[in-house]
Amino acid sequence: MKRDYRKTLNLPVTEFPMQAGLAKSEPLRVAWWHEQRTYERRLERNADAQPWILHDGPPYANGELHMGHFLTMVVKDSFVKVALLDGKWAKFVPGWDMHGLPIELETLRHLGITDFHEIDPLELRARCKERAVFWFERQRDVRMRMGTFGDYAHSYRTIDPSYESVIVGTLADLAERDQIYKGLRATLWCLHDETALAEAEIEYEMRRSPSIYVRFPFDEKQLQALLERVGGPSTSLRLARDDKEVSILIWTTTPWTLPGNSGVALHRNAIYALYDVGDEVVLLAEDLAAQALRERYSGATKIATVRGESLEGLEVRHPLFDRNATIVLADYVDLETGTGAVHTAPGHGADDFETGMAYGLPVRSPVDATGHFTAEAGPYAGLQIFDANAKIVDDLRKAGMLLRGEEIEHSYPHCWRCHNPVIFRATSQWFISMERNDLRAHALAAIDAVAYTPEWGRERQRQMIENHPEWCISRQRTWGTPIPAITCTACNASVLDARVARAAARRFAEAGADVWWSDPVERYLPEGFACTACGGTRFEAERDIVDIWFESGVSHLAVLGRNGLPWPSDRVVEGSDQYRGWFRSSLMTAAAIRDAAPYRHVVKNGWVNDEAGRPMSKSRGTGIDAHEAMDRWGADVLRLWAASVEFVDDVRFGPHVIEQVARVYRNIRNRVRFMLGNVGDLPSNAIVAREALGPLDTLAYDYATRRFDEIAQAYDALDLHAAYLKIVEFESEMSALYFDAMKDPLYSRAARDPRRRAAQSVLLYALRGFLAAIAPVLSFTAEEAWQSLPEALRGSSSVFELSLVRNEARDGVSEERWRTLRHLRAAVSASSELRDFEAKAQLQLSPAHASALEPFSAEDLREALAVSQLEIAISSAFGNARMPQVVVSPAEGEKCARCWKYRELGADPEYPEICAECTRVVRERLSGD
RNA sequence: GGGCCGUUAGCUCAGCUGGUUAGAGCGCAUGCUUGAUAAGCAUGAGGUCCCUGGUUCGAUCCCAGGACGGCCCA
Repeated sequence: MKRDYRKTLNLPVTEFPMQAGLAKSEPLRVAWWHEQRTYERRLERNADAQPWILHDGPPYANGELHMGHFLTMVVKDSFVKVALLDGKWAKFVPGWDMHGLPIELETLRHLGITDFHEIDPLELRARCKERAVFWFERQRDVRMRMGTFGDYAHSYRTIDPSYESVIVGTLADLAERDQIYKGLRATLWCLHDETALAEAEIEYEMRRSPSIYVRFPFDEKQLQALLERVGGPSTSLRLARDDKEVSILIWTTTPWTLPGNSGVALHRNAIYALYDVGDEVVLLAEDLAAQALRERYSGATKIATVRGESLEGLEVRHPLFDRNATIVLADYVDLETGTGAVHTAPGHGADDFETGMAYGLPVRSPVDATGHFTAEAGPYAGLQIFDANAKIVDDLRKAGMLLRGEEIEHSYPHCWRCHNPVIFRATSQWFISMERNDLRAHALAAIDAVAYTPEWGRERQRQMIENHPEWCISRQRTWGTPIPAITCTACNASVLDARVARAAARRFAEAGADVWWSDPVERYLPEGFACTACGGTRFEAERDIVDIWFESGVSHLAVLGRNGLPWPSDRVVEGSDQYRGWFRSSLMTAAAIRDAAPYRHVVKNGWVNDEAGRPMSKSRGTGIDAHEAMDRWGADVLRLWAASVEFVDDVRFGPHVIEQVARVYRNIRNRVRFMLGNVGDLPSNAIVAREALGPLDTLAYDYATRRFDEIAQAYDALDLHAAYLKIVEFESEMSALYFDAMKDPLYSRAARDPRRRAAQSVLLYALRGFLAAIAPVLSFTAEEAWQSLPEALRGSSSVFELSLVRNEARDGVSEERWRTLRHLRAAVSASSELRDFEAKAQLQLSPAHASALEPFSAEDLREALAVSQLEIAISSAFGNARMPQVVVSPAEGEKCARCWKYRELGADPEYPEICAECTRVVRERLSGD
């Protein structure tokens, strides 16, 4: 009669399921963390430790969170949790950017309103707020669904009264330092709607425009200056002898902008040439001369060449007006079309404006809101600008300044609402000066103290600061924080006074910024306030709002340095677009007000592209929102993905990539399950300390410690991917060697057998250390596993009460032994058809091998290799191989029906099919129960 | 068009300061196991290290140019 000995074994038992069902279980875990106050409790426990602050750059609250958000948010969360597990007071305050044009436009679209002037500002603001709050709540919920920890009860939001107060208070600080001024700026303007437009509000359409080549002549004096730069006696002789008109040639498709001209831009490195074309001399880019001069090129004589940079600062005459234009340099000068000399009207182009600012050129914009020339345009006053094109071309021809006039069909910006062509028009705006108080220099100095990941980020940031134009912070819109500026009704002077701004900051803190639209302006004026220009005492509140980059750029002032949070933050983590965005705006406000960087370490994460490496796109079917991805794969699989890729670089995301990570996830999960299943019956008072373990268990213990330490070190280096590799290495190595070898002692020995208790103790140690190590990334799974451990073995309610295992010793000897055993295990499997306990192994050791394996007894090695018998032969004849050799032969004895090892059977007539050891265990079991 | 970055097995990635039979996990193929079982163990096949030149005794690693891709700007 065959007995079923399976029931007499200690097989793994655990509630922790093999199938994760993450999409269902994770939301419950989020609720549980919330109820348990898991994050808050760990913070309280760490309260006396040093604060460690990762400051959140606020996502923009419109639309669903996408995988780029997911990556950034999970990377941040992992860092916060690492700090938390290391015992630091890692308070994370999530934030949201909630003002701004995109929300305003979406709201207007929803309301079916085309002109925002048609709606009362307070009404529009109320609608915008509803919309922003809707997306805030949605994003917050999805962010919590990711398993992120943070003080969500005190999230910061740029629309909160306290935050608005900080924005305005910061304006007061800047006004006090004389950092802010009002000046002209070129903005996109729709003539039909009579409004400024944002970049997002234009569409490119084809349009027919004039295409004209225009002379900007050098007068006598200007010619002398030119010849000094071009140099060479032959040049001057040639020009003097011929006494021909010399001019620089420009090309434009917008003749109407010529009245606004202030300069001619050249490219620094381009070669420009003077050509004698018979009756005149023209200056233009050498590479473009043939196509610009056409038939006149063949007869032209090249007199001299010069690099663009040599001509910087020279002047030429305006072709129509009695004034000069300055020769400047600009990077954007196109060397494919035109003449390489670009007519520059700072009032009529974004580039032109920046160039104009850089060179201090006059900003002329003699065009009113409806697109008619003003008196400043002289003879063209009153004409509609596009109608004036023909007259201007005609005047150029009459003045002999037109080289050639044609028409072209080209792509031109149009208003997305009325589809009329738009123009650039200079309007009055508020600026933060980069030069006053040496702000640019201070900002550059501040980043020297900042660490960057990757390293080249500092250089990138430096360039962004160096190229930072004057920062235009005003917008003529409604959904934002007002700039508390006022206009004198007597002389029209515009004033941003620190005292007024402070009054606004106080008022907004209580009532929110809406009151700026409803309060009488007198409420904000200090006693006896009078216009510094004219002494007037009557004022009107201005209606400009502040750039949202400024709003998010003061988050460090709104969040840090209060409520126990230190200033500056220890780390910020954002996508690479933020070098120009939030990294920069935060730095600028901090440099202006604190003369220091607002962060110690800037970490950039890459872009999330699709599996082909192209940007994700809904229309291509590769776009997927974070919540959809979590419903499909679970947050933990996606969190593991975030660690499996090199998040600093651009990464790829898609079903195939995730399926691969999901398989790794299942491996990890099953190995955790194996550990859980085998430690369930271990009483806490039977846990064996490391010092009392045998050599094989000690090896596994130390091996685990090493891997845990490496994982912790990878986290220290912000290298989630390295941590991922070590996590995978640990679980797969432990499984292949230790788990596999321990199955026999764990299953077949008596439950209380010291050998089994020792193995269980190692598994418990490995499990605890492993769960702590993976918790920053696989937060849900780590917590789920922790909850599956018997209470007595936990000692804490949450996995986030644990500490990362670190080991300062970092001894290398056990590592070598591990490799040797792995090699032997593989050799046994490979060398014969005999499997596991069917085999008897003979180890052939050189004396060196033997001493390397010295701590192990033959029984230890038999156990490690999972064979039925093991013999050891030591001889210097085996010395050549790097690894010891193994010879496998059939095991002696018969297969024990219980433990499957080959043993002498039949000693006990009652249990003829099982070995003596098993007989003892079974008898003991029967008498015990 | 400019600035910055990237390009190693089907996929995700290691390869420290130039010299290794260029590695791992996943996938794939094959075998074993069926007492971790929608699991576990083992073996194996996969690579002109993007291309072209240069430096060097020697380059995946350094330099130059190019191709492809990304971000930001135009």
